[in-house]
Amino acid sequence: MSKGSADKRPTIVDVARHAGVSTAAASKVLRDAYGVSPEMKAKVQASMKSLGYRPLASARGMRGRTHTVAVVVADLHNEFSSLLVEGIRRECERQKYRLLAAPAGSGKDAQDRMVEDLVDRGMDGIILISPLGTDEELETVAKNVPMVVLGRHGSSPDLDSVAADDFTGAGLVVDHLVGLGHRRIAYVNHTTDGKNDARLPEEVRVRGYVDAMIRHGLGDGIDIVQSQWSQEGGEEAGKLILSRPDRPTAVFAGCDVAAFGVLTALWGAGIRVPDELSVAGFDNIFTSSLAPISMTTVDQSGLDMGVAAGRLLLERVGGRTDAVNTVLRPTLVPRETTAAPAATGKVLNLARDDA
Amino acid sequence: MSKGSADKRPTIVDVARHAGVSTAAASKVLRDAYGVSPEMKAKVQASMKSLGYRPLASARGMRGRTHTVAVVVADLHNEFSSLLVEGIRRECERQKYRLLAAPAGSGKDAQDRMVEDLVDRGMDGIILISPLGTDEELETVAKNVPMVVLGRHGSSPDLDSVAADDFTGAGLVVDHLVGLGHRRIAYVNHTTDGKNDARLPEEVRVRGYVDAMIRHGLGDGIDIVQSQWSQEGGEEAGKLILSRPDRPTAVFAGCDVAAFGVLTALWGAGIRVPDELSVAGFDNIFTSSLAPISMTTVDQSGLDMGVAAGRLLLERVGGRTDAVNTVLRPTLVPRETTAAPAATGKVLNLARDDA
DNA sequence: TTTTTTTTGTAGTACGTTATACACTTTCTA
DNA sequence: TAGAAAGTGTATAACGTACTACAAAAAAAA
Repeated sequence: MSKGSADKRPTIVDVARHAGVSTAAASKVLRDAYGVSPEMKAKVQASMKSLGYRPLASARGMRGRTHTVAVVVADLHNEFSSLLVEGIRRECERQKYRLLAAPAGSGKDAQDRMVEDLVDRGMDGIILISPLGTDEELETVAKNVPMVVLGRHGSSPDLDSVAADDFTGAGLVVDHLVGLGHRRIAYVNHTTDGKNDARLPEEVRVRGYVDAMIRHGLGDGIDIVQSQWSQEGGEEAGKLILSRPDRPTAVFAGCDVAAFGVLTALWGAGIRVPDELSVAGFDNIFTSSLAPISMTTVDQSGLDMGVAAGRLLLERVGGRTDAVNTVLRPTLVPRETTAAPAATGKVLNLARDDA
Repeated sequence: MSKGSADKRPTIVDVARHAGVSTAAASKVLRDAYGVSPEMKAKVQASMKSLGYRPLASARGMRGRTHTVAVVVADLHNEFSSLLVEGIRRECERQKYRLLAAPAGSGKDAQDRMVEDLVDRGMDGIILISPLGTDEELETVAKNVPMVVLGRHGSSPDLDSVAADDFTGAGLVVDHLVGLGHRRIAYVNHTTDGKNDARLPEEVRVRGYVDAMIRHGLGDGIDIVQSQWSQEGGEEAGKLILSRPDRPTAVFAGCDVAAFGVLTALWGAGIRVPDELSVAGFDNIFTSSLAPISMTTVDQSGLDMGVAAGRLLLERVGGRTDAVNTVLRPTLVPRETTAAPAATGKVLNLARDDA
């Protein structure tokens, strides 16, 4: 109708015929493989352009590469995840690869199924964001397809990893709060039903918190609230903390979204932040920076992490076999939800200002 | 090594041999096609399970369907986009289809390339979120692959669409503000360099604003600020509005993220919201609901829109050929960034209000 | 020269699946 | 009870690309 595009998609055979060469030769040009003369290359490329040829990934996938990689992400709502995806995307684009984001939904089963489905769909490589499950399970998959895990610590011979130094990052927050004068600092942890190992960021962060508390001689004040790292989970944790007789002076949530939940609980109860209670998060998602929230948090530069993960994955697709584990340094972003604890109740502001 | 997974992936031929039937029969069972007896079906399915067979999408794609659809999204950071994606995902999951999100990056060229690449990768259908470009361009693609556009109005015979009634939605905000007593209401519009047609949501919304203003007899007060629907664009618009001598009493930004930008500008200038200036957005993204922001906005129920788009797409994949255009009713979500204009507060308000 | 190596190009098959065409049964219809 | 229709299973040709062999030609070494 319109032009001819509806007619029939040109194949590599059409290209070969048009250029007057064999399909094998055309394929070589397409793949930039060994054994083509400059003239032939020019001739074939001209034919490709003239016919508007585009290789069909499905067909390529049956014998070679699809030039496509995927990142499995549990929840696209998470702003931090989308930052990571953007970083990966940029690196892939630079290397002429396509990135597809695979929203798996929550739960280990859903994620496992997604990974299988991606392998079925011929992905050349897969990046996982904070995957659940054991190292063995991950390794089994990684033996069959190039794989990089993001946000999960540790290493396997067949698996690259990129993570922030969550241990240090959690320590930064505790240092900051202690520096402000806090001694009773509660931590909102992420707990799952499954048997999660020590490599998950939530596990590393809670260890960082515990370690820092002990380092400051506050081992007695260690106060871990088990919850979920979601808005709802944070809200529950906040309510729980408020309901206790021995209320801490600061709450450190291991994830910004959960910290928002804590804040929501505090606002709902009429508690003033940071006058009556300091709150800090972790991730530095965009919303944290908005003026009326302006939350103290830890930045892990998701964009850089994404780029690093993309690069590692494409290296592996290209043939690298030894494992690389990258750890990026997080930085503290002090804002306005943390301040010195109120010293004397109502007159609290006096105590704070000269701190 | 570990189990046999590294050995060789079982194919449909292996399944057929194991079950003692032909590959054609096994394929029929796999596709749930006509012409298989219950016993054969059970037998083949048992073999599939026993061998751990998984069909290879690349191979399927060469003759039939890949059971995969994609949604092209310019920017995953946009919370509203991820809501749409989640809706689509749920519907796809329900129908045993896989959804992949394709982050195209900004710009029309990037989006066009992504669509082509997705077709190359054998997607059974494609959903576009607020696509740029003309109707003709979209139709050309839609002739070759089932396609649904999300957030763009209008219709083509080969194209389904799902959109909120942006015209009514914009009117709801104006009604609300006028009901509060506002008469000078500025609108922050989204303008692009390209030749965009009237079907884009931004075009429809601005028309809705204009129409509602006229309807309320406020045609003289129509005040459209050209900007970009981003945090930065909103901030610039906010500063611009503040710099003007004849300041409006309310600002309506056509998108929540832009409204955040406006708010940021106001906060930065020490303007109190809504005491000195009311602000409203459009989209009702999650952040708008957070207590310290609590922004008046319009909800388009992105989840429902996503589900609807997913359903339409899969119907088309299934063979429907007549176009369906769905319009969902948006609702006003009044919150705390809008209030009656200050009547007697500051001295300056006197002069302004009776204007 | 002749032999060996390198370069350049081609034939032809494999990849895993779908789907068309057909043969053989069984069940309905008249 | 013949004939038609419906049900059940198989053989086999695509689908578009990659790649292993191998042949032919050109270049280098002897």
